[in-house]
Amino acid sequence: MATIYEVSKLAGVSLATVSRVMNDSGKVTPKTRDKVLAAIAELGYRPNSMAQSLASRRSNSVGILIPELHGPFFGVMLSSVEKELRDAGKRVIITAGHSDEAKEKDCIEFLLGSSCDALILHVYSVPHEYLIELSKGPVPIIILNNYVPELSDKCIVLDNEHGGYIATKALLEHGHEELAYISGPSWKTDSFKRLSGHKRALKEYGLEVNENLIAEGTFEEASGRLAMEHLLSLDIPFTAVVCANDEMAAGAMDVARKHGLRVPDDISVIGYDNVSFTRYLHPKLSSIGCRISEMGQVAARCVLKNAYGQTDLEIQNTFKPRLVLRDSVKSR
Amino acid sequence: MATIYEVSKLAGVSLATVSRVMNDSGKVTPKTRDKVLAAIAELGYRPNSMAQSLASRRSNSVGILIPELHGPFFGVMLSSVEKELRDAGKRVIITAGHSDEAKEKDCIEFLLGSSCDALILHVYSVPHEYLIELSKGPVPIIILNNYVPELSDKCIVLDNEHGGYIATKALLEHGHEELAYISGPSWKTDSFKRLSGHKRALKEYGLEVNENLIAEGTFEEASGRLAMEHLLSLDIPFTAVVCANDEMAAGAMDVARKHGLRVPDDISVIGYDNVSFTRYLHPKLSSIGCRISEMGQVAARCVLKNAYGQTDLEIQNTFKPRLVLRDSVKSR
DNA sequence: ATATAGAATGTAACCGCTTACATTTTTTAT
DNA sequence: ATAAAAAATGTAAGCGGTTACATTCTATAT
Repeated sequence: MATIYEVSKLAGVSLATVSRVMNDSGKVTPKTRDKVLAAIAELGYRPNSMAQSLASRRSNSVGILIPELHGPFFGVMLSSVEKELRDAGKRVIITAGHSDEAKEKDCIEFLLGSSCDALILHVYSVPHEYLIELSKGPVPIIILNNYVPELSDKCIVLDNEHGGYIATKALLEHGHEELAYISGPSWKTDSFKRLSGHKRALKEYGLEVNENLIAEGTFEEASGRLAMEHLLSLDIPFTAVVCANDEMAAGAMDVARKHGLRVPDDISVIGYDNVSFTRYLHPKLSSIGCRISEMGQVAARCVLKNAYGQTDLEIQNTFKPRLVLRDSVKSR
Repeated sequence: MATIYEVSKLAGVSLATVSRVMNDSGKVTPKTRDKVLAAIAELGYRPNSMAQSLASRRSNSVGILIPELHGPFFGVMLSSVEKELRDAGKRVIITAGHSDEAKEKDCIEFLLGSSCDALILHVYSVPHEYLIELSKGPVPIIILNNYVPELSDKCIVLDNEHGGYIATKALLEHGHEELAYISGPSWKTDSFKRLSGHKRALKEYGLEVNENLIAEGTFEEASGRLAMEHLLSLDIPFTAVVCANDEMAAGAMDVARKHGLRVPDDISVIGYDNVSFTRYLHPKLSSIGCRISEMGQVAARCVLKNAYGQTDLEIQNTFKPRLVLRDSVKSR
C-alpha cells in the first residue's frame, strides 16, 4: 500500500501539501492539486485511516449501543442512523446491550476503548447517575428513548404518555367504554408512561379506571396471550384492548379468536410501535407509530453537531407518536 | 488521558514492559507485572486504540455489509455476528448496501478505507469478478449467502435448492398434488434455486410442472398478494401454495382469505425463511428455517480464523435449511 | 568463584498521518 | 523596480503505541 510519502515524492511536493489536498484544508494552487491528485490516482493511494485517526485525534467512528440487533424496532432505528452517519463519512460501530446493566456498561467501556468520537446509547438498565457521569467525560453522548432530566438536551425521546393517550382515545372515539389494557413491565418507564396516558384518556372521558382490567405483560407475544387469557377469565365485560406493544397485541388477538371472539367485531385491539408485521396480521393491526426512523436520524444529526462541529442542524428532542388506524378497531 | 509513557514512569519500567503486560506477550516477572498493573489502575490508563492499530497494523475491527439493517432476516444474522466477534474483542463496523451495485461497491470501498482486518459481505448486486478481484487483496473476505465457485471456501451459503425441495415435499407428503408456487425475482440466485428444488420435488413425485401455476413476485408482501390474485384468477385448481419467502406468504394468505378460502382447510400455504413474525400470523405459518443465526456465527468464526489466526475453529460452509411445520399446512 | 545460557527488561526505530510554524513564492501597493 | 502583505508550500515535531534487537539480570553448571 502506497503511503502519503510516496505520493508526495511522485507529485514532487511535500507531505503537508498532499495532506492538504486530501482534506482540502488550507490553500493549494489548482496546478499542484492536480499534480497530487494525479499521483494519488497513479499509485492507487488510499490514506491509512489508523494513522489519520492517531494524528488527528479523531477516529471518525461513532459507537452505537442498542438493546438488540434483531427485532423489528431496533433495525429500523439503526438503519436511519447508519445512513445519516455514513453519508457524512463516519463509521458506525455497533454493540448490543441486551437490556442488562453489566452488559450495557461493558459495551460502553468497549466503545470508549474504541476511540469513538461520540456515542449513541439506547440503554434500559444502566442507572442515570452512570450516564450523568459519563456525560462529563470527553466523549459526547446521545441518549435514545430514555429521559434523564439532568441531560435533557442529550436525550431524544418519544412521548410515550401521549402515545398511550391517543391509543386509548382512538378507542373511546370509536364508542368503546369498557377497555382492558395489557401493559409492559411496570418497572420500565416506557410501560409506565403509556399506561399513564391510557388512564388520562379514560379520565378525560369521565370513565373509571378499573385496575382489574389492567394486565401486566413482558412485551413478548406469549405474555400477551397470557394476559388476554387472564382478562377473559375475569368475566368483566370489555369491548376493546389497548396493548403496550404490537407483539403482545398479536398474541392477544389470537387468544381472542381462540375464544370465539371476532376482531374487530366483538373486540377491538390496538397495539403500539407500529412495527412492520402489523400489516401482515389479520385483521391488520391498528397501532401507534413511533417515528423510529426519524428519531434515529435526529440522533445521528446530534452526533454530527456535537462531535463534528456541524452547526446548522436543528435538533428536535421530543417526538409525538401518531395513530395508525387499520382494521383491528371498529366502532361500537 | 494517561499515556503508556506515564504508566511506565509511574511503574518505574520501560514502555516495552508496559506494552508487554498489556498484551501479555513476552515474559514479565510477576513482580513487575503487578507494579505495572498498579500503575495502570492508579492512572485509570486505557490504551489508545488508534495508536495500537497504527503500530500493530491491525485495527481489530471487521466490516460488515448487509443489504438492509431492518427487516427480520438481517437483524438476526447481525446479532450473532456481533456477539461472536465482540466476545473476541473485535469491533463491528456495519454498512448497508441496499442491494444496489454502486452502493455495495461504495460500502466495500468505505470498509477497506476503514482499515478493517476482514470483511463479511452479504451482497446481491456486485459481480462475481469484483469479489474475486477483491479476494486477491490483503483483506480476507467472507461471502454470505452468495456462492462464488472460485471462492468456495470463503462462501457460507444456505442450500436454497434443498429448501425449496423440502418445502414442496412437505406439501406433497400431506397429500397435495396440485401446487402453485410464488417465486422471488427470477434473476436472484436464491429465488432460482428455491424454484429448482420445488420442481425437483414435483418430479420426484411424478407430477408435472405447470408453469402457469408459477407466479413471480418481488419478495415483498404486496407482490405476494398480486401473485395470489393472479393464481386464483387462472381457474386452475390447486390446493396448496409454496411461497419463496414469508412476507409473500403472508400476503397470499390474506388474499386467499378475502376470496373466501380458508387456510389451511381449503388451501395450504408454506413460506420460507421462518422469520419471527410467522408465529404471529393466523394461522401460524409453516416455513423453512434458515439457521440464520448459525450462519452468522460461522461467518464470525471464519473471520477469527482467517484474519486473527485463531485455529481450532471448524468451519461449515453449507447449511441445510429445515422444515418448520405450523398451522398453515393441512393434509388433504 | 566464574563462565554461560536463558530470562527479563530496556532502547529506539518505526507505523503513516496532521499541523503549527518557518520559509519561499506570488501578488499588490507604492 | 521595490517593499510589504498575502498566499502557497515546506519542515519537522508529534500522535501513542509495538517490536526487533541490544542489554542487563538470574540461575545453573563447572
